[in-house]
Amino acid sequence: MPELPEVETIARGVHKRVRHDRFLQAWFCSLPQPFKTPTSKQAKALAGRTILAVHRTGKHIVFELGPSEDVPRKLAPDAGQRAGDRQSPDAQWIVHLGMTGRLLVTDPDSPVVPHTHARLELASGRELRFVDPRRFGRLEFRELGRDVAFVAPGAEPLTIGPMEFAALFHRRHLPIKAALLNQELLSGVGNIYADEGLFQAGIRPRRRTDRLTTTELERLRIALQQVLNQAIRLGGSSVSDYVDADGKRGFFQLEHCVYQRTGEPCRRCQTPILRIELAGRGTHYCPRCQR
DNA sequence: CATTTCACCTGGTGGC
DNA sequence: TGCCACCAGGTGAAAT
Repeated sequence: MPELPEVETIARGVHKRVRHDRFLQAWFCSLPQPFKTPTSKQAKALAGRTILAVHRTGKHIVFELGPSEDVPRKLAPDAGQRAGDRQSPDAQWIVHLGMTGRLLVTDPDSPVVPHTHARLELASGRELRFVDPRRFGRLEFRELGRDVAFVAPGAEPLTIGPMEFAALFHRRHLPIKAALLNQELLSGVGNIYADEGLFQAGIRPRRRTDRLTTTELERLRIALQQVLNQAIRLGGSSVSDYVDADGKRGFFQLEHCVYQRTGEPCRRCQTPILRIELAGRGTHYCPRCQR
């Protein structure tokens, strides 16, 4: 379900709600799929840890965690006042939502919906839940010092500059849509925002990356950033059941120009939107506005 | 090596 | 109502 704007919305929401909170006990169901770290290890490792911050990188949500409270802290004479904020994390919990994953902060006695794979009791009395019907999501625990800190595989689409962006695609030889979906190039763009970005840039999805001009690539970079930023402002796209940490839907789906608008008139020129299959994904574009 | 296809899952929708 | 084919926000492994 979630691409960069949805993941950003969820990460911000979760951050606001659970920062400075603490994990108590964790329950993980035994289905093997969503757990990169074995469930028992993960539950044990998370228990007692302070949540310093929650943020997004690419399509991943990263929880920066402090040590368990019951482990006596090695002084830290400096820091003085805002110890909690300045404290550097010594572990991370990395959540990838896959297609249908959700992270919810709930009341402990709110009904447990089907496909709830993780329940994390919080010191504040609430619960953080991970729900994922298709089980494409992934949960991973990293102990910093033993494991390396998480780094997104590709460049950050919101901040990448013109040169780096052009270089990234110019040396490839595949359809631009396929390149946009490759997380090792850009981290965070998925099927919706690839289609919407290409529409705004006026580029056909099948155009090969190495045949795009520098001008076209720059148009694409700007278009992608505008689309992603506007989507973040609107809380993401709720295509079917996407909801943020509060259970609220986003509104960017109302702004879609091509995604899942097959046969409907183009918002700019009234030509019916086409749907093709590319890189194994449904791909939507306007044959007149996009060249 | 780069690029493409497919498998991994469950659920919703629309046609018959 | 039931059955079935098809579609879905993602990704990594296997095939080409």
